[in-house]
Amino acid sequence: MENEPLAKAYTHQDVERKWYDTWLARGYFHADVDPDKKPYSIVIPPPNVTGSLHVGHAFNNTLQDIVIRRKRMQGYAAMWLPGTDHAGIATQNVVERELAKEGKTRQDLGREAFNDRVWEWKAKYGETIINQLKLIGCSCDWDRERFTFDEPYSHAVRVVFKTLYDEGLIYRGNYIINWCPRCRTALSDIEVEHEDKPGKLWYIKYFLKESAEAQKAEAQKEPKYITVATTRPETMLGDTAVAVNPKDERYRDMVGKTLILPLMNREIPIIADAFVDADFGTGAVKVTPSHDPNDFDIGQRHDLPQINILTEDAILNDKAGPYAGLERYAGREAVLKDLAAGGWLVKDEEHLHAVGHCYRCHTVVEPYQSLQWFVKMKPLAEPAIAAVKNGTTVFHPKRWEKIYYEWMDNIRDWCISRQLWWGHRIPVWYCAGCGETIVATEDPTVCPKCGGASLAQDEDVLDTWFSSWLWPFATMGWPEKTAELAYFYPTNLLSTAFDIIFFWVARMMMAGIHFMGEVPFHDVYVHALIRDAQGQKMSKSRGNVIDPLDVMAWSGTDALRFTLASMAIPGRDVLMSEERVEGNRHFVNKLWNASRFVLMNLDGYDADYVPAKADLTVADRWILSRLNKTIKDVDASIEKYNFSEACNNTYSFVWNEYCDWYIEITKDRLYGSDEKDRDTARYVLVTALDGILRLLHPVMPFVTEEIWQKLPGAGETIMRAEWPQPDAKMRDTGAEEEITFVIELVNSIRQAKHESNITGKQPVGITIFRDDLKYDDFVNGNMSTIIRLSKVNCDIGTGGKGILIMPSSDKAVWRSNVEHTGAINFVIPGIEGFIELGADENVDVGDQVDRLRKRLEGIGSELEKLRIKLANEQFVAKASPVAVEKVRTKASELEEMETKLRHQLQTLGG
RNA sequence: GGGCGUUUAGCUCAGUGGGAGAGCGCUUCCCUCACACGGAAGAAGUCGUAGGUUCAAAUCCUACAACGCCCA
Repeated sequence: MENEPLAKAYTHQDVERKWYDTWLARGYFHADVDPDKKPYSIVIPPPNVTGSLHVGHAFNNTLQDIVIRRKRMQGYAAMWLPGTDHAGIATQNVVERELAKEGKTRQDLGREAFNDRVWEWKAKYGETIINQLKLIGCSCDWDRERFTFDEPYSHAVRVVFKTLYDEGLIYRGNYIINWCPRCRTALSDIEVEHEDKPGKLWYIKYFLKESAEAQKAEAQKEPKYITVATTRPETMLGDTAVAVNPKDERYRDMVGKTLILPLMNREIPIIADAFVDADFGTGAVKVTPSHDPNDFDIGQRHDLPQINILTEDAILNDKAGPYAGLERYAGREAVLKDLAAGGWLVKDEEHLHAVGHCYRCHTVVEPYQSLQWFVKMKPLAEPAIAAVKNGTTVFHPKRWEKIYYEWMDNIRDWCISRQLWWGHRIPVWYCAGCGETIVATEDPTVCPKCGGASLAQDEDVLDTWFSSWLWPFATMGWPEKTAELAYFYPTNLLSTAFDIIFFWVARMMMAGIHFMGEVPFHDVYVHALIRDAQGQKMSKSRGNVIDPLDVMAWSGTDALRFTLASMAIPGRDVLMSEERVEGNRHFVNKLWNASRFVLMNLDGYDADYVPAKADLTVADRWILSRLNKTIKDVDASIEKYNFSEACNNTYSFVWNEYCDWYIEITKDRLYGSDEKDRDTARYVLVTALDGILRLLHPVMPFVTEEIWQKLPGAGETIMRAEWPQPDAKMRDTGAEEEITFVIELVNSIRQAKHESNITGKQPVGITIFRDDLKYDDFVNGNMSTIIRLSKVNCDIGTGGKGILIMPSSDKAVWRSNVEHTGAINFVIPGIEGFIELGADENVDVGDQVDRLRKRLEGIGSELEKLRIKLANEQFVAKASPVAVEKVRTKASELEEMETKLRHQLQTLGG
């Protein structure tokens, strides 16, 4: 085998590009409908086509890639469907900004030319995020890439619209919606983000009409009035009533009377409505049906007139009388000034209130009455709720189900029309001849009712989410009954951050069940939000954005992916810092170098050689046993989406067992003269490394492929190598006990040595006393390992036997023969050992006394706790026998060590 | 106002009923023939506060506090 030794350090740059291109070229990412395989499918949460990769994308897509790569290795037809959505508002904004630089508006271009322009933009920049997903190694089935605005997908959107319309689940109506005056479009409820803002609560007097008249008649009489409290005083211009709670004693006899609206001099009634909270403000509220959703409802109940006082740009219109033409906040100031001047303004209070902002441009939205299209949600929500209740779809972690129910139970109709140009045009036409409304999936040419040809299509487009909610099936060819749908639907997993549970997950559930008759996915993995090291949400305005591509440039993609995966703890926000990536970059390098070591020692390796079980050393059996345990744990962790646990397990196995101990242990054999033993060691080194690479491949695809390809007997790609299976036969408790002992012994020698300032070159003699005979085998069987790993030079008084081990009963005789002063003591359960120095050197007795005292102190306090437990009759009586036995064993071990240390202390005269 | 989450070593976080853990950082020693992106040894925590349940609580229950998020 001519293994080109690996470079001294891993350099990711060349490797990543090379392998991704190879994988792509060889079609490894593609999954076909294959009746001989079991399907496993994921649809990507389509990123916004205007987007570029942020750390949240990197995180979510790394996790999906881990899942899909593992399934692929397990032999499933693993299909991960990628794509982007057309992001109506965002994309339109981007292109409008571009136009603005040329001094143009979209109106200058006209609708058609503008949309052409957006398509041009998409062709130029729309692949940005897709290419970035490729950079982070995503093994998406790119042959199946979809875009929500593609022709077939758009057809599905129309079919859905028409179907829901025909079912009476889509309607058009004049209701209060959220209006973004900057985007000049309606928004759905969840596209509004509420922020608590300090504001004011203004108290305004509305005088009774009759008292105003009475005032004229009897000049001395006090005019009667009602004081209302409001956070948005300018909306009073559109008031059409004042409402009080019917149970409110204070206002009972005023209900039904008429008020004169200040500034506008309009007569408005006092009405009683149970919605009003008697405890808030004055208990009397002004009612503005056109500019507040609650007031709108009150208005409906009491048949109040609706007065819209704002233009689409949030400028007061001619219904605002003298204030017409003022911008909304200027209008507020003007209204307040006049109210104060006229004596209507009573007072103001500081008040914190939730102000709605557009989720795309952050402008304050206005509740605004207008004619829009809506989806009736209740009938769609019910089966979607049931599907989670009965476990057909499961959220991970489970507690998100509560959030889902909460929203679904209180669901409100969905405003789906948007006053934009970029998006699926609403498939509705109005006949100029007879006024007929035509809903169709294909553009009609004549009115089916009157035959007229003068048809005008609805000007508006659909909410982007109205196409996104079809993603799990529209991407697979629906409404056609395709083989893909039959095979890959329902998908297995949807992975997402919690912030789009409502936007997307819940709606996909509804659409999937309604149109496919089956849930769109069985598992919903809700991952945490990534914050910066200070716990702040990353945002451009805060300037704390970590760009994953920047990080990858220095750390390598695998280190970044491993970091992200190891942060994926269920149900918790995660803080990202570059230091953590740095640490994992070191891990990648460690893996690289361990592999380098193995490969460097494979001259003449026979890939077909499999040692007999009897040829395996205890260390071989140990590392294979540990590997087996790691496989079992890692597999289980990924299965339950605990990526962090999987990473930690692999990390510590690779570093703390394979590298720190197994590789070190094999060195004697690799450099030794026993060829068979050398081949066996090589076989186990390669076998364990192969297992490690396979386990790590889903998380660190590039470096694992690069190394794996160099292993003897490697196949075409690690991507299609079999995922490791735990094998109970590999479990070897005897080997684990023995090597655990060896490790403990080596550690205790190292410790004693270090604490006594003994160097590795200094000749010493080591004698060990034991009670149990098995330790003779443990020590003698691993002699060279123990000596080499403890880094001691055992030259003295052992007759070339290295470490002497003998029964404890021989200790007195041994001691009487040790002529020079003292020896350095070390103790582990079952063993007491001594390090002797050369005849011309003396142990510093004072130092040793201090050492022993310190150790005794530690053991004493630990032992004390155990003794208290054992002295407690209740504990012994009620605790499980296993627990009691565990404490007893531990206590007796500590006692044994304590006795030995005490004795040694005495010997030293301490 | 309703709900959820978090609070464990200097930092970031694992750990859900019986011996307080990891990574990073820190201290000391070492460029030993895979790796200084490394090796060896070590210091470091009243597990937010106060109660309760239990033989036993970081872990379960209650209250409170701080921080964060979602919804209204």
